[in-house]
Amino acid sequence: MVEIYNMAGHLVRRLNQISVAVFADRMAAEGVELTPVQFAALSAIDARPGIAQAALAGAIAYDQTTLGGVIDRLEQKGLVAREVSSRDRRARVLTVTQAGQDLLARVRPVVRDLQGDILSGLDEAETAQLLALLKKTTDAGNDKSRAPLTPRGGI
Amino acid sequence: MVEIYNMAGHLVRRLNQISVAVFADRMAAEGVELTPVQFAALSAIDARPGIAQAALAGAIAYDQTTLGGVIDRLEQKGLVAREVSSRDRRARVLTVTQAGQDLLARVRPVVRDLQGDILSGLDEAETAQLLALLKKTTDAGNDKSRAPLTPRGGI
DNA sequence: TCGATATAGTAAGCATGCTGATTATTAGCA
DNA sequence: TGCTAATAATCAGCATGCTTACTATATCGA
Repeated sequence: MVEIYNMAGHLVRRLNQISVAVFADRMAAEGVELTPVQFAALSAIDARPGIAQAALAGAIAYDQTTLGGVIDRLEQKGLVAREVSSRDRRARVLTVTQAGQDLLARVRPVVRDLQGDILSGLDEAETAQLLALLKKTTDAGNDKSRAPLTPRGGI
Repeated sequence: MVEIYNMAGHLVRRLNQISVAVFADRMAAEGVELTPVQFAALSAIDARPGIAQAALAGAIAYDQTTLGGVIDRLEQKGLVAREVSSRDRRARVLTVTQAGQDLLARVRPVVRDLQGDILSGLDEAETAQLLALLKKTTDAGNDKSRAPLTPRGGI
C-alpha cells in the first residue's frame, strides 16, 4: 500500500486530473477548443465587462502571469478584446467579443452539466456534502494559495 | 456572483492550488527542494524497488511522459537511480539511492503533518468525511482521468 | 519462425501555474 | 512639487500535465 493513497494532496490532485479530463472530453465532443481556465476567464469577464487583468486574476483565483498567457490565447481566438485602460494606462481592460458571447451561450449549459461527471460515484446527498466541504475548506485556506481569491465589488 | 464559484471543477482546482502551495511552503521551510510530484514518485519507488517507469506511472496515477521528466530531475538530484532492465531492455528500472532514502526519512513526517494544513477550516469529523468522499469519487472516476491509477501486485 | 501488434520510453509541442526580475505608470507623502 | 513606494503587466525560466509521433524491443499468432 503506497502511503500517499489516502493523503489529501494526492486525492485532490487526482480529482483535479479527472476534472480537467472530463472538461476536455466534453469540449472535444462539442467540437469546441476551450480549456477550463479559458472558460473561467471568459465567464468572469462576461460577468464584469471592462475588468482589468489584475482584478480578473483576483476574481477567479489565478496567478497574474498565467492569466496573461490565457488572455493572449483568448484574444488570439477572437473571444476577448484587450485594450489599454483610459483611466490607468498600466491596466489592460477586457471585454468579451460577440464571438465570445456566442461561444459562452453555447458551452455554458455543457459546463453546468459536466460538473456532475466530475464527481461520480456519489449519491445526491454525498455530492452536496462534498461540494459544501470543498467550499468551506477552500474559503478557509484561500490565503494559503499563491493566487488567492480577492473578490471586490460584489462579484 | 461569478457562476463558477460553486462549480466542482473550480473548487477542486483551487484546493489543488492550496495543496501545492502548502507543500511548497513546508518544503521551503525545511530547506528541501522537492515538489509534491517528486515526493510521490520517490515514495512509490521506495515502496517497490526496481519498478519500471510505466508501472510507476500507473501506481501513482501519472501520465507516462510527465513522469519521465520527473524521474530525470530526481536522477539529476541523485535521489533515484535508473537503469535498463535486464529482463526487458525497453524498460528502465528505478531504485531510491541512499541520499533518496535519507531525504525520504526526513520529509515523510513533514508531508504527513502538512496534510492537515491542506484541509483547513474543518473539524475532525468534517475532515474525515471530506477525505472519504474524495477517495470514493476519485476511485469511481479513475478511468476518466488520462492517467488512471492501475495498481498491480498489492501496492 | 516470421510478421503483425503491443508496449516502454523519449521527443516535440502546447497550456497551466509558479518565481523573480523588469518596465511603465500611478499614488502617496514630505 | 518631487521623491519614493506601490501597482499592472510582461519576460525569462522552470515544473506539471497532456497529445501525437517515433524508436526500440517484446509478444503473440499464423
